[in-house]
Amino acid sequence: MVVFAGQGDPRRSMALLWRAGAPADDPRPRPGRRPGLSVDAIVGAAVGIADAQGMAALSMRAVGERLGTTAMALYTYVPGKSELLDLMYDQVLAELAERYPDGAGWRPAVTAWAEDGLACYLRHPWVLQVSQARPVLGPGEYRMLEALLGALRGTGLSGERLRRITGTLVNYVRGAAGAVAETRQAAAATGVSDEEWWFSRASRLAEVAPDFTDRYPLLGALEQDRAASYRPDRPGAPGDDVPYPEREARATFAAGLAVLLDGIEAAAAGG
Amino acid sequence: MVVFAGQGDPRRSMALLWRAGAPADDPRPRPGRRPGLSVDAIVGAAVGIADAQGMAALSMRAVGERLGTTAMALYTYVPGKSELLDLMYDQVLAELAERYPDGAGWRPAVTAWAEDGLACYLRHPWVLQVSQARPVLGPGEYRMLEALLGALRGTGLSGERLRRITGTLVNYVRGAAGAVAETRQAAAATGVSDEEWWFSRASRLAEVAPDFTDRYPLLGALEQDRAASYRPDRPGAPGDDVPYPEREARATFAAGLAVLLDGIEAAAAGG
DNA sequence: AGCAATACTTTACGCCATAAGGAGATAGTG
DNA sequence: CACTATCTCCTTATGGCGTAAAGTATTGCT
Repeated sequence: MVVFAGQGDPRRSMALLWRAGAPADDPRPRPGRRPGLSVDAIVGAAVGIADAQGMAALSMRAVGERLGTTAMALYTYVPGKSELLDLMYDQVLAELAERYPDGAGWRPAVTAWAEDGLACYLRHPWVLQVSQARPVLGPGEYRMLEALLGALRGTGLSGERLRRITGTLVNYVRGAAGAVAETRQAAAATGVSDEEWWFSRASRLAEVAPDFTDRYPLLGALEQDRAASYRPDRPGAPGDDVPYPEREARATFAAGLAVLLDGIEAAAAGG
Repeated sequence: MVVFAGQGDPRRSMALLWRAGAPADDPRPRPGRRPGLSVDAIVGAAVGIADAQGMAALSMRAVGERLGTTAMALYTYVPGKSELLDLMYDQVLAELAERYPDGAGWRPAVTAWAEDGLACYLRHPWVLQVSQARPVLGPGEYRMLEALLGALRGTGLSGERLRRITGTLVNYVRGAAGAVAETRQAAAATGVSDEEWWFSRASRLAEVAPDFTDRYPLLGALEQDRAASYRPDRPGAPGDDVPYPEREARATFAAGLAVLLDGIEAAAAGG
């Protein structure tokens, strides 16, 4: 099943994201029943559901239930589900560090930023679906960008070049996170371990497309090489707790990042 | 609104993707009413709806209606909506070229591959939501990968290094496409032109977060630089028909791709 | 003609987001 | 105290969704 985002009034949505005009700004006692919930509590409950049971299980009813109320009670705090998704996205990004010290140079700092971003996306894979649906422009997102700019300061880049490179890094981390998340989703969907699913892939393809290696010779060769290089029980190698397909995706992430950083280094040096 | 994919029996889904066991494989006359539809017709109608009205408008009822039948008629050809989404995704990727001639070198070939991929994602932006939800493993996806491997042949890379680099390029194009798609979505959601939306962003933020430049000094400086470099009516520059925010996102795509290709070139030369 | 297989329709169920309106709580004001 | 405005939260209802179940119509084989 697939979820996609409609959209509400962007003005209202932005005010919520930045918690502007919240009652806490003016805490004089006001008439009416005291609020039993809060935006933060709702967003927290929603993130909890999405993390634990996936986006498909996230309904206004479910969020209400988790908070001991009904779905309609949420509408006092949040205009609709679409805005709630924006808030969830932005709250998750706020988990990331505010700055990455570049005492050891910008390269480790940027690498740490990218790895934290990947880990965050993987803790909350549903985020990839929200963010690619439309821009959110909340404080969490800007915080993440600011942290990246801080890490990149050592490069001496500025202006257009810096803009392009930050954008590229953001794009790359998101794309790579999608690839890693897919390796998990595949297994989760079938109830089979990641590793089993991955290795049954080849036989599935052989059943259904017996001419695979004829149609895709280069891919076939590459796959053969991959299978040959697989060492299931390398003893105590770092990351052995991670199942193989994800280990592969993570290695790709790291390799691609290194290539990008090489390119950035050249750009920084070349003026 | 957000759409997300649940999942069906992967075996059935793969068979459909590869059109294995289709009645066309054994065209002997069989009892029963003649089929009035086909998988291809259904997928085509569904892609048409998603392209024109977005993922939110894609319902089994809508697809049936477009084909002059009911929603339930589709279930003869397709097990459910989830599998239909997989088929849509794979059909869209099949639009891409099968090979990219590298007569002028591998670099233009890979660049053409990446640009075609970006364009394809932008013709069908809903694809990004499907693909990041879970792996599909259809012929279209493999065809795209095979084309990339063909374009990369001139690098002389092989084995693990080649695997990592193809993965990185795929990740990058997908991530960048998400960023470009967002610039469009933002405008579409509000009914305002891309350009207007983009330039109202700053004032929106100022309303809602007056302390923006204090909280995000580096970002604020970068944004100021961007605004200063904006020349709305450069005469006849290539791509002037594209609205500004998208032009910016495309420029980021091109710059990031160039950095990646530099890195690949170094890897190819370095052995 | 009868049978079995296939395509398609109708109906119905249980979800979903959310509009509308009402009930209960809380404050300020006489 | 009552009165009223305001706010929270509930109940109910609407129109959509995916799809299960069961029925009908069409076709070819015997």
